[in-house]
Amino acid sequence: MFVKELTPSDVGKLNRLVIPKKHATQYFPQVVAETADEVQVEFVDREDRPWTFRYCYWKSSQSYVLTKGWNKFVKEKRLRAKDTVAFYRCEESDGHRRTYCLIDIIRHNGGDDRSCGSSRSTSGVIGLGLGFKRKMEKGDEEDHRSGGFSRDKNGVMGVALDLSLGRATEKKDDIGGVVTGSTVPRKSSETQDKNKGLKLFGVWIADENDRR
Amino acid sequence: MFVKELTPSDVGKLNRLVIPKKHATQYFPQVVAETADEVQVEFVDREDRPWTFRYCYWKSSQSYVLTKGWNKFVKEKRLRAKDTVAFYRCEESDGHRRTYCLIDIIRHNGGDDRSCGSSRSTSGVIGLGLGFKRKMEKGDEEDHRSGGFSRDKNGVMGVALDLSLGRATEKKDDIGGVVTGSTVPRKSSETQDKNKGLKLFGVWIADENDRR
DNA sequence: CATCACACCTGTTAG
DNA sequence: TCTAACAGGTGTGAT
Repeated sequence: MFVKELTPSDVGKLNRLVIPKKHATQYFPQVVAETADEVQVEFVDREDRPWTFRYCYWKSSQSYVLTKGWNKFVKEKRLRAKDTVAFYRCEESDGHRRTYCLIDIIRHNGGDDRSCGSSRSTSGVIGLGLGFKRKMEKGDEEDHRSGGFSRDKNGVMGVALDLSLGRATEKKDDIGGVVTGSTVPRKSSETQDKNKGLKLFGVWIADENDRR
Repeated sequence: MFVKELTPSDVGKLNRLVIPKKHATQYFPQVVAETADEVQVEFVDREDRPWTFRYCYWKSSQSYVLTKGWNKFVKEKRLRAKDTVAFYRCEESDGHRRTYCLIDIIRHNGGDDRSCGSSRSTSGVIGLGLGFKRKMEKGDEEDHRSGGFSRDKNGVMGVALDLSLGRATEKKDDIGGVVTGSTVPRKSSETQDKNKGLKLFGVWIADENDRR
């Protein structure tokens, strides 16, 4: 769906993530003080851990925000400003058209980008989603019914693979589209090397802040 | 019943008084999201002025609070943090067993305890309730039916005298029990001087903050 | 449009 | 140690 580079406020004491209006209205459930005050959105992360957030519209600031649950996510993932969160919507490819939502993080280099050193200009961090492994064996804790999201996008997606591309620090931060799992239109690695600082999930995330 | 030393939040902009769970469950009406959301408790102060508070349980914070009406009480009594509120339940001694509830305040010294100067160590403020004068002559505004309070305690009490002892800053903040009016088990003054900073209502409350 | 009042929420901390 | 209680916050609706 989209990514957002986190601001200091997003990871600070405000306990909320501002969803850019453009993406909120496009991808998130409709909430403008209607249909009660309870809109919960559900995601799973790359480790299949469920994350539930309260999503609401603050008309005082005229902004769409993720509130309850967001702070725990920040803490547990040890997110800091300049890190990026990515929101994906994925569909099962077994004909049931069940949709689930993924949330992932792209950590920002702590100042310089030695670790990925292709070209200069660290701006334009590109996150390439890869390797979400949605486990389906266990009881699938209480049926994520697409997390309440709309389905105007036609992204169909495999169970075990999520491939998408997003640019964080520019206007075009929409993730290009979710592709089917079994038919991969682009090779997952080595082909996207357009010298723009491409990073693969599962590779560079094993930094000093990530204990796993 | 009990006393509570007010926190900055209790007298601040939150407009609520947190009732410690222990005392709420013991003395206050049962409110756990049942019987609607409207539980009113009624008190009179030492001047026989009626005070009505909304009492409710916030399940989000799992705390019992006095909300509506509390702010006015704080304002009019000019309460500040470290002041203490005392809640009493009293019964008429005319055989009718009618119960009414009293709320009183114990003002904290503004930093040092010059005004009471017995020993050092201002901690352990002792409040000795004395001299509530419940006027019964006038129509007794609309029959306080014990304010909706339970009666598991056996405090029987005279109309004109309330004698009780409570320690504010220690664990034992329950007021020891309401005693009958005509039989005073302890002398009201001069006998409790165990060098612990004992303060009598009606004596030290006439400090610089009390205009009356 | 301010301020108040209320019902949520969370980090801290004491037991 | 871990949990529950609560002190200190928030946004929202009412006024």
